[in-house]
Amino acid sequence: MGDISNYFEGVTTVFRNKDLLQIDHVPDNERLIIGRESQLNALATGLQPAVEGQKPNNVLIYGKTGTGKSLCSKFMARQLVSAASENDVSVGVAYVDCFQDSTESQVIRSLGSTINDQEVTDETFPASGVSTSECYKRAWRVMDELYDVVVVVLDELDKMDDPNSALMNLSRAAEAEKIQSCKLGIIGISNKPRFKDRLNERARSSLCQRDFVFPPYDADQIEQILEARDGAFKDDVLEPGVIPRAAALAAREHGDARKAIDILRTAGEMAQEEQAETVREGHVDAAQVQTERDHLIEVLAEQPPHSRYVLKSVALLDQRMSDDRAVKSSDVNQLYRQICTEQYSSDPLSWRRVRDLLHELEFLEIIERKRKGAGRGEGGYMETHLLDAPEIVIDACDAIESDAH
DNA sequence: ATTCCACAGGAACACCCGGTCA
DNA sequence: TGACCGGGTGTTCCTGTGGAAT
Repeated sequence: MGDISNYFEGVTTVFRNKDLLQIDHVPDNERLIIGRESQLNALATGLQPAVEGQKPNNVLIYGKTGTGKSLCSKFMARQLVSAASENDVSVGVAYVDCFQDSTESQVIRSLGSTINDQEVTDETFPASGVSTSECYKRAWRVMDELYDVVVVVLDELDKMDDPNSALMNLSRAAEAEKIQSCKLGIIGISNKPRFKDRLNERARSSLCQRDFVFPPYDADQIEQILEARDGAFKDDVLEPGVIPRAAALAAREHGDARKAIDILRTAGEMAQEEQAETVREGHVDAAQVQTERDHLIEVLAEQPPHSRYVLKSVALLDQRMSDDRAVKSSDVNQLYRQICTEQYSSDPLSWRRVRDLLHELEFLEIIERKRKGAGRGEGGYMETHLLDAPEIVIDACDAIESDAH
């Protein structure tokens, strides 16, 4: 390790084109999208009018994480832009991740700034300082000025605080004469099939003109997906069992192709790090643990410190509980208060706030909760379960804490 | 079917920060 | 500059509720 050149010699042992394994990589050839022919056709039918400059249908897509919803939407939006440009129709696509931009205000600002061209329109979409309604007006002006058709992709729509208002404003833009010449189409993407229930009648009827489901991939399809991207690696670097192993691990959950790709990429990185000639099955298993940990760290790093203390309390309790006994949130609070003073020498937050943090951790899909009633005179409580192994959770919490200091 | 309780979670508010715009 | 604006953290006060025991 003393020799600087060693750092770079290692870089090319395993990978040829690692970009193919980035999760947001959108293939440019539809043959590389596995098992989604009917979904692609359905999307294309919905968007078809936009090619002629007409208003595309609004579409709602359901499907669990890693079933190709975003990939297919991005791919089809890209096809649409090029097909329309042959007819001299200018199509703008705005992809908004509602997990990151979870309020109506953030969504409209994000949407505005992606379709905007400030040099032409002289509009800006600052994160604060301007009211939401002013941002809508600016967005309408940008649309009319720059595009014949705009397609808004609202990914992770179920993660929005209040999807109704934004959906109403967007879907009714034309009827309310907010936009004159430009046509606006919405592609909504949701992880939860029950999402429709949260919508009011107007939002539902306008968004759900067409809706369809992306089913989970089976292990065979995930294998094909990984094989379709094996150009990321040099020839003969992947040992025979590697792709099936990664596919099996991902399929065990619920057919999450994103996870499979993550695992495969990480396995490659680990092989490379130890200067191995090939990627072995052992790398895949280690990569699975690593990706779980990385994901936790990434999510938790953005949470307030006390959220991590609360989570660590959950993990510690989960660890010391005998298998079938569930963790109660009041127990979590007790341990949390103890940890705060003993380990972090910081004042514990109110019980109410702790419940909010638990709610947030549930939203982030780190824990799962279920409400229970304990019986007459015993009150009700909330059962909390970790979604990952407690050791990994504790490790991730500690890693962030020691990283910060 | 009713009763009971501790806990769940909604509402309102206070405070701070970083930003815009006339 | 000072009036707005959105958003995050955190509090207090309060009403809603699951389900075993009655």
